[in-house]
Parts: sequence; C-alpha cells; structure tokens
Amino acid sequence: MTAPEYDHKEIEAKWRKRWEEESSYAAVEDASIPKKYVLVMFPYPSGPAHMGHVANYCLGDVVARFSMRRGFNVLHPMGYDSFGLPAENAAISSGVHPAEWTRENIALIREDLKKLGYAYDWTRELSTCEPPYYKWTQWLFLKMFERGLAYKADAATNWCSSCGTVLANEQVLSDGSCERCGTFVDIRWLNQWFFRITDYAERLLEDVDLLEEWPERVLTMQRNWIGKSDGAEVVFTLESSGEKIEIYTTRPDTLYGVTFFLLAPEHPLVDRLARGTAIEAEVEAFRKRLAGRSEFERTAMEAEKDGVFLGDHVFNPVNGERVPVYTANFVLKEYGTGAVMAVPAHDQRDFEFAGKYGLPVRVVIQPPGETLAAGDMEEAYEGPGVMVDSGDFDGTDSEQGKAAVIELLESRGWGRGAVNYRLRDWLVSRQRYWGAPIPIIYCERCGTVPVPESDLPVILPEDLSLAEGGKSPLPLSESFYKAACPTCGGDARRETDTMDTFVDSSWYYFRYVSPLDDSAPFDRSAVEYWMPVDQYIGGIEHAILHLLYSRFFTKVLRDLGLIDFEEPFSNLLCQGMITKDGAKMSKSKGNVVTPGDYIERLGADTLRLYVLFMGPPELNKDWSDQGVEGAHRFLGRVWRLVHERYLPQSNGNTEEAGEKASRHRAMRSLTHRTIAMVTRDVERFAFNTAISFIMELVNEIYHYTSEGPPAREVLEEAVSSVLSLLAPFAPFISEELWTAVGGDGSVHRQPWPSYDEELARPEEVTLVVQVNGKVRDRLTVPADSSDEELRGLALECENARRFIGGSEIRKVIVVPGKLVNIVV
RNA sequence: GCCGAAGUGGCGGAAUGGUAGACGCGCUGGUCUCAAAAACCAGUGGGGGAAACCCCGUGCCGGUUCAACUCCGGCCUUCGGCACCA
Repeated sequence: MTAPEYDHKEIEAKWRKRWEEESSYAAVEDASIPKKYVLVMFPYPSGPAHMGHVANYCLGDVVARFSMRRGFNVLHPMGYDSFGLPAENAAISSGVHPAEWTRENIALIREDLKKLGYAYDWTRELSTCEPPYYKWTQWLFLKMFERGLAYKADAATNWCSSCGTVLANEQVLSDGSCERCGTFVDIRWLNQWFFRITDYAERLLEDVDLLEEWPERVLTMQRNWIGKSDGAEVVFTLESSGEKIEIYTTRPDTLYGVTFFLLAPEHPLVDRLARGTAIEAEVEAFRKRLAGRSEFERTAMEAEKDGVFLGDHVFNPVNGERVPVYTANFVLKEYGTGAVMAVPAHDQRDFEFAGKYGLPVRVVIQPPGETLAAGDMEEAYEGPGVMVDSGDFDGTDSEQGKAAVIELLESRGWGRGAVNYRLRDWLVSRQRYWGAPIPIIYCERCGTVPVPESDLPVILPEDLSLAEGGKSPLPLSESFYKAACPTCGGDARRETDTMDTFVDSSWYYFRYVSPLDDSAPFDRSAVEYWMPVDQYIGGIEHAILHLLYSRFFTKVLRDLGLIDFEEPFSNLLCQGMITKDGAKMSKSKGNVVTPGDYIERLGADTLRLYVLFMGPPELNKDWSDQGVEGAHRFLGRVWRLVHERYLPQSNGNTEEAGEKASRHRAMRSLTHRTIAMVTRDVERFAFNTAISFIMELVNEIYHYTSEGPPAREVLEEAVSSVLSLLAPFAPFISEELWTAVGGDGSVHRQPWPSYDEELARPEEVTLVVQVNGKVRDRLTVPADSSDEELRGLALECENARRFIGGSEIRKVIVVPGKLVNIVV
C-alpha cells in the first residue's frame, strides 16, 4: 500500500466547499457564552488580495479560531470599504463605471479570501457603497448636523488638483503632498463641510490613557496629532482703531519681553490695515513672494524669515508698551488665533525676525547661573529661569511666573489661561462622485435643510458617468440635484458633494453586529453584547486617520445615547509591512508577489503558515520564495508523518508503554510541553515561535518512530496534538489529516488541547556548571534533583574542578533545575 | 530639535537577569538511486587545536550583579511620527 500524495488543491477545495455549505463560522448572539469580537481592518477592493491583506487576515484568523476553540462565541466578520477615488480613476482610464469596477474587484478579493480559508461569518458581509449601508452613514451625518457637529464654513482648504477635490489635513503628508497621489496640494478658500472633531480634542487625548493594550507608538502618534499645549490668551489693543486682538502664547512668563507683534499673512486685519495706504504695494509684493509656494515650503524650518511692517502698533496690556505690528511668513493662520506676540529674546523665530528687521531684543528671563545681555545674544534663550524686567514679577521663577501672569491677566480682564490643540476640524466634503451623498438640501427661502430621516438614503445614481476631466457628474445631473425643500416644499438644490470615505469606515464595526437591521445603524442589544471590539488588527498606516476618526465617532455615539462606552477597540495589533527585496511592493518596481499564485502552486495552508512564521506580527518582513518553500516542505512532512509513520503503526506493531519507558515518557512529555508553549505563544501573538514549537514536536516524532517501535497511545497523542495545534494556522491540511486519523468531527470544533503540568516537566534536565560566571560543563541530571544534589554534582565534575584549582570557593549559587555558578 | 521603536550568524528570526543563536532558509556531508530530484539522517557564529577543550562574540563606552542580548547611565546608527504650533 502506498501512501497518498499531499494534494493541496484537492484537499483545500474539498474542505472549503464543506465549510461553506455548513456556514461553519457564523456567529450567534448568546448572552450565556462569553464573546470575542475579532476584527481586521476591511480592505479597499482594488483587485485581488495582496500580501498585506493575507498577512493581516491570517493574524485575525488565528486569533478567531483559537478563541472559538477556547469556548468563546466569536464574531469575525469581513466587508469592503468600497467607496473611493481609485474606482473613479479606473473609470477615467478604462471607461468602466466605478460601481461595476468596484463590484468586480469585490468578487475577486472575496474569492481569494475564501480560498485562504478564513473563518469569517460570511452572512454579515457588508460593503460601504451599497445603499443599505450608506443610508446609515447619511443618518449619522444628520445626527452630527443636529448636534452642531457637522457644519459648513469657508476655510482655507487643501486642494489636490490631480484628485480634483479637497482633502482633510490628515490626508496631506508632512511634505505637503496628497497621501493618495503625491501631488503637492494648493490652498484654496472654499465653503466646505466639517465635523467638529476639535470639540472632542480633550476627550480624545485624555482617553488615550484608557487604551492600555494599544501599541505605544500609536498612542504617541495620536497624542502628537492632537498636539495639546498649555498657555494663555492675551488681548492686545490696536492703536489706530482701539480694537482688541487676541493672541495665544505658551509663554505668558515672557509677556514683558514683547517687542513687536505678528499677524499671519491670511489674517483679515492684514488686508484692512494695508488697503489704500502707502504699504499696500509692499504687502502685495510680500503676498506674491508667498504665492505659488505650498504651505509646507513656506513654513519649512529652513525658510528665511520674511515680513512687512503694517504701519500700525498695538499696546501690551501688562506694561502699556507700544510695539509695531508686522505680518510674517512663519505665522500660521490656523493655529491659535493667527496672531502672535513676539519675544525675540526667548523665541528663536522671533529672534531671527528681529535680527533681520532691526527690532529690539529684551531679556526677561535670566537662566540659572548666567546673566544674558540682549546685545550679546546669538540665539534666543528658550529655557526656564528667573523673571527680570517684568514689573512686579521680577525675581519670580519662570515656571511659577506662568500661572502668576495668567492670574494677573484674568483679574484685569486682559486675557485668560487657555489650551490649544494642533488638531483641526475634519473636512468631510469631497467634490467627487463615488461616495455617500451628503444628505442636505439648499433652499433659497429656508437655507440649509437636512434631508428628513424618512427620505434616507439619498441614493447615489449609478446611471451617470463621470463628467469631462473626470469630474463628478452630480452637479450636472438635474435628476439628482433638483429637490423639493423638505420644509417649504419649494424648489431647492441638493448638496452634490459626497463624504470623505473615512466617514464610511469610521463606524463599520458597529454595523457588523446587525448588518441587516433596516431600522437603525445597529441593534442596541447586539452592540451591548458584542462591542467593544476585543481585538482589532490592521496596518500601522492607519495609526492616526482611521483610528482617530473611529474614536471620535464612538464618542459622538455615546453622547447621542446610542451606546455606553467610550472607546471602540480594546486591543490593537499593528502589523508590519511585507516587503520584497527590502522595498515596498509596487507595480512600478515590479516586485509584487501575488497571493493567488502561491495558493495555486503551494496551497493556502502553505501561504498562511509562511506569513505567520516569517516573524513577529508587528515587524516588517521581507518576502522569501525559499522561505515559503520551507513552509510547504513542513506541511509535507506532517502529511508523511501521518501517512507513513502513524497510520501504518496503528495497525499493531507497537510496544507496551511500560517497558523502556523513558523514551515513551520523553515523547509524551514533549507533547505536553509543546501544547503549553504553543498555547502561551498564541495568547501573546507570537505565532512564529508557536509554529516553531510545532515543528520541533514533528521533528521529535520522526526521531521517536525511527529509534524503535513507538507505543501506540503515545504516538497517537503526539500526532493528534500536532494536528490540533496546527489547525488555526493551516486549517485545510489539519482537517484532512484529522479525518484520516479518525479524529472526532471537525478539528476546528475540538476544544483547544490541554496539557498535564506533571507530564510536561521533563525527567532529565541539562545542568549548566559555571565557574565565575563562565560555562565550564553541562551535566544531564534528574529533573527532581534537590539544590544540594545539584551543588554536589557541580562541585565534583571534572571540568569545574579544573577551573577551581586550588582556589578558595567563596560562594555557590544554585538556580534550581538549571544552573550552578561557583564563585572562587 | 522633540517623541517612539529597533540594532543578535550568510539570511528571516529565538532567548520570565541564568546554556546566546531555538525554529526555518541557505550551505556542507551522508543514506537511498544507474544518476538526479524528492525524502530521510547529520553538521553548520568567528578564531585556535589531532582531540579533549580553549579564546572571542548580541551597535559603541561605562556601571549594577555571582551572572547582562536582557537592568541603569552616556553615545552611535537605522526606521517611524511630530516639527517656524507661538
């Protein structure tokens, strides 16, 4: 009888079909069973699955399968983030309708995900571009609008000329380019929709502390992005008109050192002061110098200070001093109030500006153990010290001075303590077609009117094609934009902008709990059972955008009284990137490896095993074709273990376990030890080492069966443990072999194996003998040797004696079961 | 500049303060074969030695400890985030 070959294609097709027929992984709401919500970031369907998806979804699948087998009721859903620009770009280049392109790609990636054998509850599959989903995206927009959290305003926006739309701040990279297409964005003043995420800045920042199980780097990024600073708002008075101008400063302790005053170039006062005066031409020239440069260039640290005197002065409230007003390139319109007090002695930027324009420098903070003189300074002193030349505050420590000055400002009505955030409101409108329409109607008589909930969804018409230049057809489609005003019934015009796709993905994890609910975005009792997500898994590239927006949405939902928790994701695992030859895979580099090819050639099990074995989840890992062959070789080894070593043996030809028991006992011990180690490692997401322990067990079973006749029950325990432990990683082959060895039902329904502590302990251990901390010998000793026995054995062994020589033994340290260190 | 993460064989990577390099890849040798592939077995950090063994070795310099890849202090390098944010 010859053993069958490992035919991954046949095996995988067979089990895939069976699992689908049986809906094996559908989640059921059952309050009597502890739940686990395992979520992987859903894909944007731009084609078949790529390696990043595979790596990500393998992590989630192991967590989900492991949790199922430990008795949890697991929700492990999948869906598609299916609105977005690439669909429109495809339409422009190939003429396919975005809807068609998107649905075809969904079919492709779904096929790959199914081939990979992920244990998803496919009955909950969702797609954000379908009306039953975006109806609720629109509903959430209306809720935001009702609470004043969605508003329309004129703002300087980031315009990407290539994408033909505005972008949120978060979608502009730090070099000023569009995160999608790399084009440098321009600044345009436009009337746009925003979500008032800044209202939640403090909560979003404070609650970062609740996210104990998130990676530290993500928390840091979130904190940086929110960018809180403590300081004061101070009111200065303009000489010419007497009007009040507010500034924000983090250094109220330097208020007495102000020698000039700065306005952002976009500050409305700049125009007013310049218009019709002698300096108008100069301001115009200054504006020209700035125009055509991105904000990034303008505010780059290397950029030279540039500005213009505006012909007016302000009075400093604390000392009544009159200082000149300038506009300067480095002052940002959108941070603080767009106006700054300048203290050249204690701020490097102001120092450079003062140097260029011959403005005075006044020292008001003296550093410890040093006396600064304004004339000798080569750079600003920004550290703490003692306040001088500051009226009643002279001699005060600058740190205490901050609070003291704020107290003075507040008591006189000159200002107040204030915090500032770097975070800006979230710009959500897009001048694009392939997105959820913003449910708003503009009526000449009634103004901006929300679409009534009963009229949702506002359907995105799919019978339109992109207008000239790839522009959105919505503003040109009368049947879309013509509407009756919900309030007065008169002729009105529908909003033709659509929502940023990050809105769609900010709440999808709520929808999974009740994806078919037509009466609400989610069923409340289902949310109470399943949420929050116990384990969220995804790429680090979403550390700011998606995660911050999702946290914001969750807090808004809580304030709406729809849920009663603050944070959506209890645990977060950020996976690293898979690279090829050290570089990000991209079509232009020609270094893309396609999962589908490997599934075909080596099988889904091989691919799954390899991406998990490559290294720790959070590290970047480089793809190796030889490595993936190795994973395949291992599965072949497991296959032959069962068919060539185990199955023939189980027909008889065994040896009683009692005789020459130590060989058998060692085998059993390793089996139990492996269960312990794999369990521990899966719990801590160390899948690479978990797999290596299974490999060691397999290697040892080969030895065990080669050295002599195995004991049937020992071999059976070892082999079934291998299959049981391997199942979450390589579900198809494990199921096939489980069936072949006559296992009970499906291996994926078996309880996770348990182990016997007593058996797991080895009978013999290697005792390391050190002399003065250097290893001098290794002895094999019984595991239950007492410390005294170990000490005795170590002192007697020849190698140790050689190094001890005639020296006096000063100390002997015994680490039970492991090591003896003799100090001489 | 600030914040965070990481530096270990030819490579991916292992090591609750206690055997550095598990497991895998690659390479070398052996078994099987007419031969090869596959499979199975063995070896594989560097240097020295016939061998037993010895010396060196986890980015660098110090420190704590009987014992440091691991803890502490100071650097260097790489990657990521923030950055003229007042």
